[in-house]
Order: sequence, then structure tokens, then C-alpha cells
Amino acid sequence: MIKKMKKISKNSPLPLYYQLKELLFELIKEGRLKTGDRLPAARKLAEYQDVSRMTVKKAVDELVNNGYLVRKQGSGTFVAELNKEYEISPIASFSEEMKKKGLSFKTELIKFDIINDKNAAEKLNIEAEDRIYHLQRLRIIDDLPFLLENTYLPIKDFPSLEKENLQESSLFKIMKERYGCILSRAEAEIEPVIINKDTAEKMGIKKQVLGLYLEQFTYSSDNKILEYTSAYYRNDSYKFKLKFKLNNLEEV
Amino acid sequence: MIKKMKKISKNSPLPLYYQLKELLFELIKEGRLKTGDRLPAARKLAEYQDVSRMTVKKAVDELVNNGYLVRKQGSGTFVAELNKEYEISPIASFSEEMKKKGLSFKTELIKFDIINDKNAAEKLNIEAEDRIYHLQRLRIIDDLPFLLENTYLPIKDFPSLEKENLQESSLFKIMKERYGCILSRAEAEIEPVIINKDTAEKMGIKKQVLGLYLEQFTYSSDNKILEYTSAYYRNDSYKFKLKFKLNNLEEV
DNA sequence: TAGGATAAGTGGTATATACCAATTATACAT
DNA sequence: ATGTATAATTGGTATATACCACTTATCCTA
Repeated sequence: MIKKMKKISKNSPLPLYYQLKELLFELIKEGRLKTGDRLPAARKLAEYQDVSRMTVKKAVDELVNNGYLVRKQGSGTFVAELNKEYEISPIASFSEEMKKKGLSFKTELIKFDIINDKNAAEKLNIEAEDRIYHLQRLRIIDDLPFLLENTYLPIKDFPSLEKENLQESSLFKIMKERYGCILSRAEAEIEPVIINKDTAEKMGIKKQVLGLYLEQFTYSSDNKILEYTSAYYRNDSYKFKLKFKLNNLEEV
Repeated sequence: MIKKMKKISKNSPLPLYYQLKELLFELIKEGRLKTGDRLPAARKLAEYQDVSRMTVKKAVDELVNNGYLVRKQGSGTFVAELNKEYEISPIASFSEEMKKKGLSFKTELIKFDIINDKNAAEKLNIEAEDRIYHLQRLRIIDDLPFLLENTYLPIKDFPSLEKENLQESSLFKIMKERYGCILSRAEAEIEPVIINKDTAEKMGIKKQVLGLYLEQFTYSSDNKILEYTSAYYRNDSYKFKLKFKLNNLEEV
């Protein structure tokens, strides 16, 4: 069994399979379970945690679905490659990829304002007079900025958000942990653009360059827009990559 | 119960939950189950199909995961909106979106050659001397081409593929049904480009335009490259859209 | 020693059952 | 007619059990 593995709690309001999933995920994230490592057999893990094998299966199922684990019938369940197989969120895949290469990834908060903007309000599907947070952030890999993004959040959904919070933690993390948001899905539109001088300068680019412009909406599980982001990705030093799972039902 | 619903076969080598999933998916695809329709209750469906409720649950689970169905505890399980919530494959989302708007979607096969190309072989991760199918296809919506793509397939994996097959059915469908491929995942890189005159002309564009260039690799479940496609997307009349699910485990 | 049969271990599917949580329908009292 | 309590229905979680399919380890035989 995994050394000093925590036990899940039977008294928790959270489902057992969910607790187990989180527990295993933490072990992977913390590196106590490394790429290629074999998980304890489902039967053993079930015995150790004092739950049924089916409960273990359900926990593992979800991690397999999310690409963190790989099953091999007759052989075992193994930790998948660190660069997750199904990673679509563009920034996530950038940061993963860079971390893999041992490069540093950081975010610089350029602006944090409270605004009142008709266009942004429309995008967020709220009243024109509603106040909105406007964040401008620069994403940097190894001192080289690769995207400049403007994020808009309705104040009413995220009361008393402070600049400091954002410097300590990631926005998504704050949304989830502090405001209890359930981030469910996102939609993005991608366009080729010639990055204007002003934007380019903020990224430290001198001449006009070709780049990608991306608009993204993040939705909660009840289909409300939680966040709207538009971003300019430079293309001269980075590549925009998507990894996705093919659902065996669709045609095309 | 759904009118004249087929019964699944207990003698089939396919798992019961899998048969049921396919059956339900067919009903949705054929429109016999429409957006918003309620599925029979799991207990009823289990009784009708003579399987356990857990088996029904597993079948429905997968369709929920793929965004075709939506569950509401205490209320029922419903058919989700036609435009699937989690659709990443760019072409799939194009065609779905267009069908929704009542526009026609067709594919024109411009080239079907057998070639011997070092670059393509390298991309496909096969020997330089291996022969390769080269397909050039134009995707058209309502008589307006929106992308030109070059697809490369190793001959050894798809013996005796004919031009005629491709005109009748989609490539993915052929790969799956005729060659028994399990399409597992794909990776794509997106770049902004100025579409050259030759390419633009094939799409019926007169002047030079900004567009997107996409390279995509499709992998089988055992991680082999099944297909390599590069495509030019025009951006003057269409928008490149991605829809994806947010996995509640990741940060960013 | 090599090969093949066997056993053990792993994940995969399937069932029957039990109880919980949320929603909806019903019956009843006012 | 309205509101409220209750029952019925639906999906959610969890268990114990059984057997299958595939892989790996072991043992025995030639």
C-alpha cells in the first residue's frame, strides 16, 4: 500500500468515491505517485480504505477519464504521463508543457479595476449598469511573455475580491475555493490577428506580429457565465496546442 | 417506455451497458428522442431491458459525460441541447453548428493519391519509404468553402482504401467501422497564417486573407498515429469555436 | 533448460439490494 | 382555493457478490 496513505472519512458529507478520488489526485499532484507507478490493486485499496471495490472503481474511473491514470486489464492501474492526455484549456496546456520542460511559469497582474462597461456587461450577460472587475494579466514563461489577457467578472458573483488574493492564488482556484463556484464548461473562439503595437509592446515585442486572439467564456454548472476573457497569444515563440479526447460516438 | 424500443442482446459479445448506450445514442441521433425529452426512469428502463439498474446507470453515465444527456436528481434524465456541450473536434463543431442553422454541410474530395513523402512519413512516425494515402478535401457549408485540408494515412494500416469509399462515408466512420480502429485522442496545433494565393483560390477567395492553420494528429488507443491532417481555415466568413469541459481537478 | 500448463492476480461487467437526497404528485385540512 | 403534510418517484451512493478476460508468476514436465 502507498506509504502513510490517508484514510477517507465515513462521516464526511462528501461521497466516499469522491474523497478517494481527491486523495489519489493529491498523491499524483504531490508527486508521491509518479508517472508509471502502479496503483495498489482495487481489491487491496478497497480493503485498506474499508470501502467496496466498486467504490474504488468509481473513484479511479474518474481519474482515468480525466487522463491522470491508465488502466491495463490483467496488469494494473498506472499513473499516466505528467502532461495530461486530455488538456484543452489553452493556458493549462501551456503551463503544463512548460513545467515539463523545467521552465518557470508566472502571471503578472497589470490591472485590477472596477469598471462599468456596456460591452463587457453584454458579454457577461448582465445588466449594463452592473459593476465589473477588470483584470489585465500577462502570462510569462521564463521571462518571456506569451499572452496578454483581459478578464471580466461580475462583482455581484464575487463580492470583495481583492488584488492581493489574485497575486497569491490562481483565479480559478479562488473562484472554486472561496466562492464555491462549480466550473463546468467553457467556450472559446479563436481568430488570427495582427497584434497591434500597444498590445505587442506590453508583451515586449517591438514589431507588429501575427498572433491569435481568443475569447473565452467560462460557465457554471447551472449555465451562468462566470467569467469572460479575451486574450492575445503571440505566435513567434510559442505554439498553441490542444489535446482532446475523441468520443467514440461522433462521426465527422 | 419509448415506442418500439429495441431490446439489447444478452448473447452479444458486447457489454450490456455498451449496447444500451449505443441504443440510446441512436435514438437521440435519429431524433426519436428530442431535446428536452425525458428518458424513462432508470428503474423502468432496467425492467424493460431486463438488466439491473446499475447497468442502465452506467450506460446513461457515459452519455451524460459526453454531454448528450442531463440528469436532474429527483426529476429525471433529459436529452441535452442538440449542440453538444463538449465538442472540441473543430470540424465536428462546425458541422453541428451549421446543421443546427439548417445549412448544408458537404465535403468535396479534390485529391486521392498514393504518395511517398518523407515529410508526411515523419509526421506519421513511419518509415520514409512507406507508402501513404494523400487526401485533399474541401469542406463546404452552403456552397461556401470554409477549409481546405490535407490528410495523410499510412497505407499499411488501411489497405485497399478506395476513392469511392470516401465519397460515400466519412473518414472517421470508415476507420472505425471498416478497419476497426479505436480513435482515442487527438492533438492539434493552431497558428495564424496569411493564406497563400493558391490555397485561397481553391476556397474561392480572390485576395490574400488572414486565416488559421491547423495540424492535427489522431491517435489510436494504443498511442499509434492513425492520421495526420493539416488544414487551412478561412476566417472571413466563419469563426473557429471550441467547447470544452472543465475538469474540476485542474487549477490554472 | 525450455516450453507449456496451471494458478494467482488484475481489471471488467453484471446483479440484487439498501438506503439517501431531491423533486414531484397526491391527499388532506383549513 | 390554498397551503401543507405525506407519499411516490427519481437519481445518487454504497455494499457484497459473482463470474469473465487478460496478464503475470509459478510450477511441472519433457
